[in-house]
Amino acid sequence: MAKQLDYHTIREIFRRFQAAEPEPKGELEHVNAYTLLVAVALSAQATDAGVNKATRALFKVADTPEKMLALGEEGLTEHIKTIGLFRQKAKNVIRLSRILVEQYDGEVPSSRAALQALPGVGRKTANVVLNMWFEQPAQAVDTHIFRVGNRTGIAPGKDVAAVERAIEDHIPAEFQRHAHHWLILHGRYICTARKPRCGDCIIRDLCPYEEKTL
DNA sequence: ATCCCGAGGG
DNA sequence: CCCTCTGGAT
Repeated sequence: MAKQLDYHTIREIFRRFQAAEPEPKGELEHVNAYTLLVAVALSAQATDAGVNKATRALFKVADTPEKMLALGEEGLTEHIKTIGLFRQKAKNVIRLSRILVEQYDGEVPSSRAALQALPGVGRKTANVVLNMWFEQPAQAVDTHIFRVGNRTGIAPGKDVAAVERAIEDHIPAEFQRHAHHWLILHGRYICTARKPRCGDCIIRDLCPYEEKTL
């Protein structure tokens, strides 16, 4: 866990991220709030690419909670068999869809409490939906952000909650909105878990991480 | 702390 | 082979 970087260094880092990618976007495919929620729930411990491959066909059949219930747990399971943890996820998505229909008129609720009360939806998933769909200043900390935050010192912390706080406390307000995707994309393509591509990193000179292989 | 759990990469 | 992937519930 690196030491917390100072304000000026962090500002410079995000200026570079912004210059390289002015409008960073997530890579999870979705067509509405419901499909975003489902896609994020399915993405736990799975790659976006793998989730997209399954949801491309799934969302043609079921892009609303009503249609998902019509498809049923068996049908849903067939669509997401290629995704890890598929049995639990299928069960959760069906139960969650039932709650949306029965309690929210088929809509996706916009409060963190309501989102997190849904089965299979924890703080991280709720934060992604709040940030991406409802445009609220919520910082979801996933495996990439946890790793990048700690390696670089942008947002170090011993657990997810500490990293989330560090992001809110140390990333300048002007960069908060897109910080989530900048950090994720950086973690996915450059600051990878096993063999980081420090040679291609645009913030290498500002990073304390020592394993500068390749 | 442990379980869930398939695909892809190295 | 082993590790990692936008975690959540128990």
